[in-house]
Amino acid sequence: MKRITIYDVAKEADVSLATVSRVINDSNVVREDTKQRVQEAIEKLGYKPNAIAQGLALSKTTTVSIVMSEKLFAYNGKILNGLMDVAKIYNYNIMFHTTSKGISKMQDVIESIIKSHVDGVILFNDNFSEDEMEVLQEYQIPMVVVGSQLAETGIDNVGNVYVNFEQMAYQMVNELFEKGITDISLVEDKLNLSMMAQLRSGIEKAFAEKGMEFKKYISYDDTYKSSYNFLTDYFKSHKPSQFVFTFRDSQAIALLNACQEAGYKIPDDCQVVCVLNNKYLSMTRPNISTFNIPEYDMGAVSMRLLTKMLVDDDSIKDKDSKQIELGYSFIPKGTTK
Amino acid sequence: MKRITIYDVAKEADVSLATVSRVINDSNVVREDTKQRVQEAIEKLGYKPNAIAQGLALSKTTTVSIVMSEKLFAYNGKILNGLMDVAKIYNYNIMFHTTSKGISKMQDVIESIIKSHVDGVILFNDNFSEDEMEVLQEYQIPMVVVGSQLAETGIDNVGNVYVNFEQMAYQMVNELFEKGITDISLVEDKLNLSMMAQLRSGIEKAFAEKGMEFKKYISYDDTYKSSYNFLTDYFKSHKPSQFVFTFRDSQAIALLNACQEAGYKIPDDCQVVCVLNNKYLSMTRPNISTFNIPEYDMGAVSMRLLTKMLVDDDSIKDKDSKQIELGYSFIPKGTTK
DNA sequence: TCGAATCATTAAAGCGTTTTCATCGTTATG
DNA sequence: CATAACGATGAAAACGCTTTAATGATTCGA
Repeated sequence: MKRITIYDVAKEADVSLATVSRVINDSNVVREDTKQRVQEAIEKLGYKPNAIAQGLALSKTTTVSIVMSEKLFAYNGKILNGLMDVAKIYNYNIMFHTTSKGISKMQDVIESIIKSHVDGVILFNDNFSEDEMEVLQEYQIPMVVVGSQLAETGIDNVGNVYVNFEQMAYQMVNELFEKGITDISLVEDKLNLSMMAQLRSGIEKAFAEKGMEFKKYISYDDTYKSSYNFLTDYFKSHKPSQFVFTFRDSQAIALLNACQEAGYKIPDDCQVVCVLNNKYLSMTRPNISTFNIPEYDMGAVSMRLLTKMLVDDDSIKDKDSKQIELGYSFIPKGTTK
Repeated sequence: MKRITIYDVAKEADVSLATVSRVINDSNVVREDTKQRVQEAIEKLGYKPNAIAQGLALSKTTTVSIVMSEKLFAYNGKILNGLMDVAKIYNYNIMFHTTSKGISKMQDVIESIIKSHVDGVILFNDNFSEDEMEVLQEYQIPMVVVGSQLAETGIDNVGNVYVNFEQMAYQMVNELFEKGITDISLVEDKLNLSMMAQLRSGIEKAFAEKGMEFKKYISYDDTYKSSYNFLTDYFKSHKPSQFVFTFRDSQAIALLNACQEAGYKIPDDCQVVCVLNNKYLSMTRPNISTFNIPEYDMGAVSMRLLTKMLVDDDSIKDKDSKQIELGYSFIPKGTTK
């Protein structure tokens, strides 16, 4: 089946292809009756503009790339929902790239982004190094980084939508200090390094202000099973901290299970909080305390910001207006008191 | 910054653009020394072919669409991993479409697929109706449906990669019969209707063969919370079934929690199995019995099949070779005996 | 009634590739 | 040595669209 082109429509409606193009693009210079005729032809033939040809003619593709680490897929679902919903509203298509240690080097992803001439890019935290982002900058591709706050860099014109994890940790630690709790631990998460860095920095800051040093940075393998095994072993010879920060659900649950099975009471012997919220935290006994992080909004705001950058919206001309901090709130449940 | 085109390279290397094109596409008709010269020019200028222009010239885009329901993100992560890995191997880009009741009608997704001239489409089960698939067929777009087995349809030339859920249920129910268990329930999952249908059909078949009728098809709202609330209430006046099939983790965990809190012992008073496996099933006490479904492989095999369809590979000329059934196995854990 | 001004439409160039066909320079052949 | 055959390269058309500049048709005022 030959695909219907603009020529076919032009012939059918007995006008030139320029006129058809104007009708498609809703130009108002075309007379009402010819517009009618053209639209009927389009309808009759079932014509659908070829986005590739449009892309070539306009040098824009109404497509944006999303770059996400393969491992984080399960955790970023809501952010992605937000991104996709807003992308739909503004009629952008999505090119989806995943990064993973094994198969794809970053270089390939960047290469593919450049080749496919997408209009913009949404990056999840920890995907690209500063160098790699600079490459995209050279090609003038607007970028938004979603997740945690970017360090100050020479790179300009990058949007950033984030939650202030440093403040989150700082504030919570200070509240703990007021309750007389100083035996605090932080469980490392290798998947979210930059977010971790901010949490840690917040904790350290609070400790430093009290003239103490924070040292309980716990690190073990990244899966539930190995975390659980490690902790089960650990609690044979150690007592849990009074308060533990974890990042992801599986770390919190591993701690909960290992701790309880070692005979410790939660939250009496050990309080636990899990930074990233999801439904599984309500399925444990007790339910795990967490933070309400506006994940969907992070996605939606990021995409909206990008669409603004793509049309050079005045409201985001200066650097600050491209840095958007979103709020969070603590959700106390059964693992804290 | 003006983007480097094939003309710039041609000028730099002092050849025609035809020659440059030949070098890019690894044609072997070009002399070794000119090839060298061209490659140096490419390197020097940092030339990257414009995939859009290539798409137009070749009428192919090396891009395939993936269509997934927004709600199923969290559950299809591994399938997606498989898809992406294989796509990378064969150098295909991914256009990502999500379907959701609210914002996007299927019609828009289909429209966008047609407009963007992707080479092929991967559909997750339950995304498109037969009618909608037929539209894509008209445009000769190769399709693979991943998930459960497609009903026999008039639609030809559609790949299908699936697990035989009907057999899975049928077999398990027969084993239960042998142990004398006939009080069996199935919890509905509104997100995976076609898979559910197959499970149900398997159970019904087993019952029918024993001259019984299967009636315990339990349906309640879809979130963990509402499931849990419903069941908690339910168990105030009812006993649990001897054996319950659930589909997703949250349903199984809701049952587990509600059942145990109502004073019933698992697996003694009620056995539970959850069809879709994931790590959360190992975080409960007891761990939840499940099936090993090769999710990653389902993705990888689907994409591989599609790549074969895209090059008209001989090995998949007939309809049967495009129907690929993957195996599964039962993983007994603490909720069955 | 004529020319100017306005409005609608078309012709054609351009977007960056690939590819067919023609051309030109070499080498092999009788 | 003349010519056929071949190998490497270039010119130009094609892919399907947008848009500028030119043209044609219409209206209006004097």
